[in-house]
Amino acid sequence: MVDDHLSRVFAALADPTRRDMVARLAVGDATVGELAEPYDVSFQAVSKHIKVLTDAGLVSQSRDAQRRPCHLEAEVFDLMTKWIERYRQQAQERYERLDAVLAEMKSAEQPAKPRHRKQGAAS
Amino acid sequence: MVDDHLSRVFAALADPTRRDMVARLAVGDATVGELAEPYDVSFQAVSKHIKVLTDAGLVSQSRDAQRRPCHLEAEVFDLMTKWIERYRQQAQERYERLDAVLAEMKSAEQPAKPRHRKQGAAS
DNA sequence: TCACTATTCAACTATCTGGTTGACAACGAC
DNA sequence: GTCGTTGTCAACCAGATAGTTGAATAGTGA
Repeated sequence: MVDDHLSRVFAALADPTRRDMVARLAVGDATVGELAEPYDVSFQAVSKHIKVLTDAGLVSQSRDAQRRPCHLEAEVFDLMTKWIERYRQQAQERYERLDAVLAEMKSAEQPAKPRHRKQGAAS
Repeated sequence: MVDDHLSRVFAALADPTRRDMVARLAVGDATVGELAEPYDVSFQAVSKHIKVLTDAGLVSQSRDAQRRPCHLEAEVFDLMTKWIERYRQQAQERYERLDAVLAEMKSAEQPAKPRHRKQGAAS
């Protein structure tokens, strides 16, 4: 349903088993069988997890006889960190601005109780 | 089902509508009604999305009369970036190590004896 | 008190997800 | 060719999710 890249990446990493596999692949490439070993789920379930990761672009698979070694594609992480950083930073700046405004209000005078300040959002 | 924090955060951001809301909240706090406005889904659906975001710790809600202003909790982003950076870096280092090994192999195959072998690559 | 606004809760439905099992495709070895 | 290994595909099931509508709650204003 949700088919944009970023959604697929986040969704892929929302599963602890798949994050675990990513952690494993960060150490080095591995075949499906090697990845499946630590878990007591079926081989096919692991194969499905890998499909989710490859669909998200986080993992690529090559061919070695009947084996399909998996390789971590670390560049996709940049897509996420860029998105995250953008809004983290934006929120951070806003927080600092608000902080400054509050400090200014405080150092000014306090006429009455400043009801609620929730102005300024509205895009 | 999956109840660890990181999974909830990733899952929350796997939906483009919720990412959109986060983007909106990075600009400034907003009430549920203000957040709902751009979308043509029901008010209740938006309320549910906000619940997912608050459960993930990405958003907090306060009280202002009958309004429930939403506030972005940017610190949670750190949890993600830490996780991502860890494995991105690990993969990057491995890639560079592999690169070095390949370069060495290449220089070794040409002349009869260049002799200084490195340790076996990651495996 | 009543009406209004803002938001959540409860129940229901359709779709997605993660797991299962069984069949089968690709490949190397015999 | 046949066998064992490695992995995928298809069908199915249970539980979660995202949406719906209708009712309920909480606060404001008259």
